[in-house]
Amino acid sequence: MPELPEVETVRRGLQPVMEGARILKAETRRADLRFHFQPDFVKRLQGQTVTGLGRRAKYLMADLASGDVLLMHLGMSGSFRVIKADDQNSPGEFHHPRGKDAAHDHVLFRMSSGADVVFNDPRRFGYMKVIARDALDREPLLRGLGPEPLGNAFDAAMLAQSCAGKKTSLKAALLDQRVVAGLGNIYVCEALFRAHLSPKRQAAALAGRKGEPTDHAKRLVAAIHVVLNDAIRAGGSSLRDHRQTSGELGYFQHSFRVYDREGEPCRTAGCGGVVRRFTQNGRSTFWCPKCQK
DNA sequence: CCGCGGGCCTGAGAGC
DNA sequence: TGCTCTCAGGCCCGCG
Repeated sequence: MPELPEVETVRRGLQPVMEGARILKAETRRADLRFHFQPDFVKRLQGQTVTGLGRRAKYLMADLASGDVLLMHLGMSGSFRVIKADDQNSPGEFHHPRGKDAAHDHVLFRMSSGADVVFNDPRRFGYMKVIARDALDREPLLRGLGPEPLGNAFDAAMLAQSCAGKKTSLKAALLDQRVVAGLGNIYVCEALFRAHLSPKRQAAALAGRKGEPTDHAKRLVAAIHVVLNDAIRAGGSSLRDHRQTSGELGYFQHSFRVYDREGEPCRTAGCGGVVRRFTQNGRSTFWCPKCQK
């Protein structure tokens, strides 16, 4: 599911049951997701109080009282469910859900708040890792991540600077987590549409002769802000996998202007164009060739 | 260093 | 019904 708005939605769903609560019991149901779990993974979690639940790019980060941080990434198909105490079928054991879906429940936490937190991930591109907080800045998974798109450090000047001289397309540049961290295929397409910029345009076009931000860069940053904030407000986008931790669907997919709308009319007032799809760097790009220049 | 294509996994949906 | 093919919200790696 997960781009920044979906991960942020998950964070907000988990926060009330995890923050300030203790992990009474942790369980992994297979040896690996994308990577093998660390040998001491469960041991470093069990008994720990979660002092805070944050997000960096598409990572969730649970701060533990021990000084460790639990890093969680949802990959392509990862999701969390919160199962309230009332719905647990046996107090000592983890909830056993029905259906084939249960085969992909890979990590479970019983929290002292009374809830079970269950991580499900059919494709297993997701992963979890426990690292010491004072080693965060050396963590290879996080090193090199660019600025948070909704943070203060991300503005037109910064975007222009990191795109200056880039031969690659705007689409590829925005998908590059070193340039800006948290966008994925949906929100890149949607932001480019809202900025009326072609996904084929060279990334270098965001910077002027001296590296100063062009109007394009300013438009793009504004569009990224708007689309991410709107999507977070809607609880993210539910296409296949994404649900809020409560099971409710996000509804930003109803606000897509180009993503997954191949052949449908452009939603720019008075444009009259048709949304097209093509492949860039192995991923589908959706855009309106008439109003994105 | 940079940009691209392949690979990692499973499941859903289309077409036959 | 069932087979085969394509595609999917991410990211790492190796190649040129």
